[in-house]
Amino acid sequence: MTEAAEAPTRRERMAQRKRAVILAAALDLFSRYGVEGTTLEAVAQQADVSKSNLIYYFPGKEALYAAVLADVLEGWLVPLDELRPEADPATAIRAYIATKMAFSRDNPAASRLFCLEVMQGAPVLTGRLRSVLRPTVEAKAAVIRHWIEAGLIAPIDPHQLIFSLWATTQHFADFATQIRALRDRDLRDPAFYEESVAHVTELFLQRLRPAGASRSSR
Amino acid sequence: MTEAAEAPTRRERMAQRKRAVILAAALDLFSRYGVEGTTLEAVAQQADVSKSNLIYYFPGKEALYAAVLADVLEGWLVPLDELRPEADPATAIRAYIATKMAFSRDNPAASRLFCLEVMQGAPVLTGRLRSVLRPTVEAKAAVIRHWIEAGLIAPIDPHQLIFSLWATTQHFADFATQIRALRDRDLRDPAFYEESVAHVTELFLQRLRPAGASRSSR
DNA sequence: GTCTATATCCCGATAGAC
DNA sequence: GTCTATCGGGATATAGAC
Repeated sequence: MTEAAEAPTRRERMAQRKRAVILAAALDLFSRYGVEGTTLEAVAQQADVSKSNLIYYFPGKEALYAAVLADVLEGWLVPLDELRPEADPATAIRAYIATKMAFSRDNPAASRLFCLEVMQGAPVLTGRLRSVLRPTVEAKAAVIRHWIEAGLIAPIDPHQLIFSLWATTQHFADFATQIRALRDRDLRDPAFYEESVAHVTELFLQRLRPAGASRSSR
Repeated sequence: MTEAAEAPTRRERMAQRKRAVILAAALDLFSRYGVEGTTLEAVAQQADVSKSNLIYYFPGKEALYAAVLADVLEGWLVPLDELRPEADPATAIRAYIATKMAFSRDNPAASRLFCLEVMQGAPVLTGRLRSVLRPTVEAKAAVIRHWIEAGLIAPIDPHQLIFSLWATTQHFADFATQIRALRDRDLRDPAFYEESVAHVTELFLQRLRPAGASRSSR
């Protein structure tokens, strides 16, 4: 017989790969047209499966959306790892901005879908925002507070700092269309990418420089 | 006969008022559920008119959406007026941030709908972004360049500065749900509003302080 | 200008053969 | 696991009376 008890890895790997293809298609379309603006037919077509087959893998549109969002949030959290208490603050902030800007460049659809979900009241994600994002943010706020108390950076509201970092870096993904309309450029242009990273970095390092330090950031 | 050639102002004023009520309802619902996620029935109900009557005023959903967006963009442009060449840069930046933050507080739905439209590729607004927003931004970039050349502020990329200002101020409207999930506060809380304005202002004034100036911003 | 009734279409989901 | 066929619901938009 073809199916034994041991390890159907071959078939399972195929299934996992198919799931990934479907999730990628769904992310792309959801982020561009919204969840309600996207039909399962379109997702199926872009993922190169039949609509019924799509529904076999994800039992309904809501389930598909939830699965996509779970993936998105996971990747969205990664950059925060850069803010470690033992690191040099300036280096850590630089690394954080670089990582987040790279995320905006490489995963604009993920950034947009996250923005969409939050803007609409985070119907699916509210729970996780409170249960996983909130504790993470509190931990990072503590790191920032520690840096302030050690005199390594100027006094600042840690939460406000985090919000501003998010805002400035994600803007390049979420408002890419507007930036293109105004400047005909986006982060995929290496020169514009470098210029943008440098700008955001400078903005925050100037603000965080402790009282006694000299002006230039490099 | 009841209809004469002179001035049916009474009836016209009623009609204008009704249009405004419909537009307000549409803005609220579109911004919360997306355009595709909003039914004309729901708009009609919230505006307290019948669905057929709604369609009488706006011939189709697309037309309604376009009308709402036109209103939104108009209000969205106003704060930029604060950046006048003859003004003191620090005062002008302060005023700009204050105006934009007040807009985020008082018109969060407008901010979100604008964000939604842009994120989805600005299908309706691209033309206007290029034809009206772009020239306005160029004019304001020239003002900033003028300030730099006069030695009134530190050197900075004018467009990047504008993008960062937009990003940080609009974040409070577009990501209000996230901020509430993390901090249980929003801009309608006066203390949080003041704290947020102060934070954003400080962030930019530190960056823009010319080389010779002292550190404190007030 | 405002209403009721309805035409028309499309989408999500199911049933069931293979 | 994958397919075809189809049901059932719901939303936009129109027709036409008042």
